[in-house]
Parts: sequence; structure tokens; C-alpha cells
Amino acid sequence: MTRGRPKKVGRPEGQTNLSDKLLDAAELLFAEQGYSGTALRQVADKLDVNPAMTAYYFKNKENLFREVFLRRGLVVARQRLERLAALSAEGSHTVEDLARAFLEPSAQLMGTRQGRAFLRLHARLHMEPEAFSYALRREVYDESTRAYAQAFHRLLPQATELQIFQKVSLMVGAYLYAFSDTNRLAELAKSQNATDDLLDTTVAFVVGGFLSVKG
Amino acid sequence: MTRGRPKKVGRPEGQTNLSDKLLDAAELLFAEQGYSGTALRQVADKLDVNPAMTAYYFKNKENLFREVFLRRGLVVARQRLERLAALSAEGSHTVEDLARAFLEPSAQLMGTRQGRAFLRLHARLHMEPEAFSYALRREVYDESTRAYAQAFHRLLPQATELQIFQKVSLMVGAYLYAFSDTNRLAELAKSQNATDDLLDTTVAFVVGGFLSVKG
DNA sequence: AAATTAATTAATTGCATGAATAATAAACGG
DNA sequence: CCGTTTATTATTCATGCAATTAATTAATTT
Repeated sequence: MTRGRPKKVGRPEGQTNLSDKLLDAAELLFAEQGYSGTALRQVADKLDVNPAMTAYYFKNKENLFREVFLRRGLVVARQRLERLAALSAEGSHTVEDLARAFLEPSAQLMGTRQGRAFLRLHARLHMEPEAFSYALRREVYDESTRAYAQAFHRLLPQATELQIFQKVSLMVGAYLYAFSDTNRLAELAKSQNATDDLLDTTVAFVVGGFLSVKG
Repeated sequence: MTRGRPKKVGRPEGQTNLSDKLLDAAELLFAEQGYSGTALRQVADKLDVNPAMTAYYFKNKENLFREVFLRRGLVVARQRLERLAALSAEGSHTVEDLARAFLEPSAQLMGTRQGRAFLRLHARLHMEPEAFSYALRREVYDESTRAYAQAFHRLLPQATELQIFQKVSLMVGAYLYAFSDTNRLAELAKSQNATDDLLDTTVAFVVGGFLSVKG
């Protein structure tokens, strides 16, 4: 099974960019199998590299996960804040503008294999109350999510703060599940077209959700 | 640490109902730590019982998980189908009726600790593409979810089948995430009041989502 | 070109885990 | 009351895993 010649020991010639490759491999495996379900050995095997390399670049398993998550999570969080700032600068905006600004940075990730892996990873992380994953989510997303909650509340002043938070939760759950949906739809139809379509449907769903009133 | 007298070997006097207790303990641990993150030893330790008891009652880890999931999952699926049948029998119904019929059986689970654990378990399962969890979800929920998709489509004939499936996905993601939300809101406000309130908000959100149109 | 640093493999350590088996004791059936 | 079944603990075993250290070789610095 993929038995290559015995690897030469010592530093190889040229450069390998192994650090990035390890992040990619770990991203795929964590997304598919979860944190506990993934062995560092599997990550190394995927690149036909010695398991000790994970420790060399990332110290330990927890830190590897952390860096995988931060790599894309910080980008999404920053893009969200930038788009919100842009809307605020423009003057007036709608609930749909807000929803789209929040969702598009994530929706873009559906376009690539690694991006889809990150979406699954993120969706999975949201379900894990383990100490460090909690802290990680908060570190990356808390600021931008709070900013959007405030922005939604400004457009919907009749709602209570609790309701706004509930609706933001519903929005997050909806998009995470739909975007990271590994099954059915997304698997066969992962063209850019299908991505756009799902984004549009999700924006429409979320806008309807925010505008609807109870009772 | 909780060091009791050395346990007596052999069958204990009276009956212990250990099988059910193991399901409860496993439900809590699987919900908190996931499948791979939970050791059978932890389950046994929680009841101060020998680890071999898990094998005695449930053969192996996979089967234990399966039985944990089936125990409540089948109840929810059956309740959904019954409520859908009741609506159909009554004659006409609204999108809100459908949403409520779909969501209430799950919302009830928010009222108890074990129920909340199951909701987390379920949310987590939805993210796991591992072979057996896939099959399990399908086995339990496929029939009822398809029935609701058809029912929604009958009320919204202008939508495509793909859009209906996308919206059902969004609904499922939204409620799973919001109901199993271990953080913030739900933790402090888990009174029956808060449960009803979240259910109402969720129904309203979902109704708005289904009725809204793109573009 | 010598010394130092960087990047890799090899080998080992210690611990946790799932599973299996044997031993023991109560309950149950005739 | 005697044999069988049921429910439990004790013990063991092989595996897998994360982490550490030593050895090795290329690259970089001086």
C-alpha cells in the first residue's frame, strides 16, 4: 500500500512548505472525523511524512487544531466586520444587506474543497462544549457576531434583545448546517451556480426569519 | 476520589435497572464529548460500575451509541408523523401549523437535562459523515423529513423541489443549533418559559423563511 | 570551510482504550 | 434444594495514540 522507497533521514533538499500542507491535511481530517476521531498519525500519513513533524511545527494536537481554525476563521470574521463597516459608511441599509454581508464570506468557502472542510469543521466546533473549542469560537467570532446583532437590532427596534440573539442563533445554525451539508444536494451540485443558489435561498430564508413576528 | 468500599463480585441483590442507567450516562457523555471523545470506561465510572457492563448490555461501543440515539430519536420521528397525519386529517393547514408540528416534538426535549443532551447529540450527529452515523440518521428521520418536505411543497407549489429541500435543511440546522445551544441564553434561561419562547421565535423564524421569496 | 541552525526520520515511552475471558454470587425454574 | 441463567467484578491483552528524544542531513551564517 503506497509503499515508497524508505525515506531518507535528515533535512531534504529544497523547500517543502510542509507547515501549510499539514494544515490542509489536518483541516480535511478534522472536518471528516472530528478532533478526537483524528490521529496525528493520519495527518502525517496523508503527506507521507513522519508523525513527529506535527509536533515540530505545531507543538501538540490541540495547537494544531487551533491553527487550522484560526487560519480561515479570522479571515471570515474580518471580512464580516469590513462589510458591516462598509454598509454603515454608506448610510442606510436593509435587513437583506446585513444578512448578505454576514453570510457571503462563509458562502465563498463552499467553492473549494478545503473551504468546505473548514465549514464542516466550524459547524462541528459549534456543537462541542469542550473547553478549548468554546474559547476558540469566542476568540474568533464573538466580536463580529455581536456587532451584527446590534446592527440587526437597530433595524428591528421593536424586537427584544433576547429575540435578536435567538434569531442570530437561528441564522448561524441554518447557514452552518446548510453550507456544510456534506450529504445529498451539495455533493452533486457543488458548482459555482449551486453555491450562488444556496446563498440566495439562505439569504431569503434569513431575511424572512428576521422580519417575521410572533403570535 | 469517591472511593467506596471494594465492590462485591457476583450478582447484586435486588434489581438495578442498569441498562437504562447506562443509556442515560452514555447520552450525557456522548453529547458532551462526542463519540470518539467518550470512553466506555467513563460511562461505567459515572455509575461506579465495572466497564465490562457496557459490553454485557450493549455488545460494543457503536451499538451503545445506536441504542442511545434510537431511544429518543424514534419517539420524535413518530410524533412528527402522527402530528402530520392529524393535520392532514383535519383538512386545511398553514405553513405555521406544519412548522409547529415538526418542531414541537424536539422542543419538548429542551425541558429536561437528558433531553437537552439528546439534542446536542443529534446536532452533533448531523455533522458527522462517518458511515454508521449517516445510516442512523437516515434510518430514524428520513421518512418523516421527506413527508414534511412534501407537505411544505404542497403549500408552496411555486417553489422548486430543490428550494424546498434547501429550506428544510435550513430549518433543521436552525432548530438543532438553537435548541441544543449549550452556551449563553439556554444555560441561564432553561425554564419552561424560555423553552416556549424559543419555540415560538423559532416557529416564527421558520415560517418567515419558508414564505419569503428570492430576488 | 567551519559552525550553527533548520528540517526531517527513527525509535521509544507511557498511557488509555476497547474488547474478551474467567470468576463469583444472586435469582429463578423445576 | 439443585441446576441453570442472569448480573456483576476482576483481570488480562493487544492496539493505538500523543509526545519525546536522538540521530541525520541540508541550508545558512560567519
